[in-house]
Amino acid sequence: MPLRGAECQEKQDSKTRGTIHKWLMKSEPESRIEKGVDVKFGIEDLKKEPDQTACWDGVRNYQARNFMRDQMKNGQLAFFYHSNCKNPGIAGIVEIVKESYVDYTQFDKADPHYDSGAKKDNPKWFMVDVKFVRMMKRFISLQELKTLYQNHKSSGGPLKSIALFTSARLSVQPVTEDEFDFICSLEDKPDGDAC
DNA sequence: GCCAACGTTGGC
DNA sequence: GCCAACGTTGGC
Repeated sequence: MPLRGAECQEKQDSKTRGTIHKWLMKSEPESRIEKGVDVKFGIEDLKKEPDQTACWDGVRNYQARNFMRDQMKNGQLAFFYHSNCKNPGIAGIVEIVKESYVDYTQFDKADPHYDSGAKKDNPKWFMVDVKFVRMMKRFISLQELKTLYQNHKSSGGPLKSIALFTSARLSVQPVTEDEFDFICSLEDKPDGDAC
């Protein structure tokens, strides 16, 4: 059945506006002490939070902040990526459940991400809330994604310009619909099969 | 623990 | 506004 008017229009609009609907957000699942505080926060930690929801605080990069502040909307999905750990890769999927608001940790001297340059009447940093949706059916490792990325660069496949490698240091990054769908399709294949 | 890549800072 | 020095990220 064809899409009804409103649904169809919505899809058209989002395409022509170039709105980003999907994201990848990095977090560290292994303990690491930064200014005396353990910054560990893996997907298992998110699952243990009340309502399986947590604020995404501590982002201190302007590009990443701008994505969160200006483009993240309730209901959008993001890959939860495990970084700076023994086995980096995509662990699961989360949903944006609260849009941009002030990241209070910028004013907290005890917080590892305290920013002495941030003023209460003119905050610099913002965060969103994310809620656990599901684990990936299988962990999608960085190694697998990298092999695919390299293949797709020559073949023109869906991961040919994925930000995970073209903007490797961005901790909050956009994911295209094609990239998102392709990565989800990997879940049903044995590890390495798609390479 | 190393270090390449890259973002930020600050002198000029 | 350039760019060298410095700091951080994050894979390996």
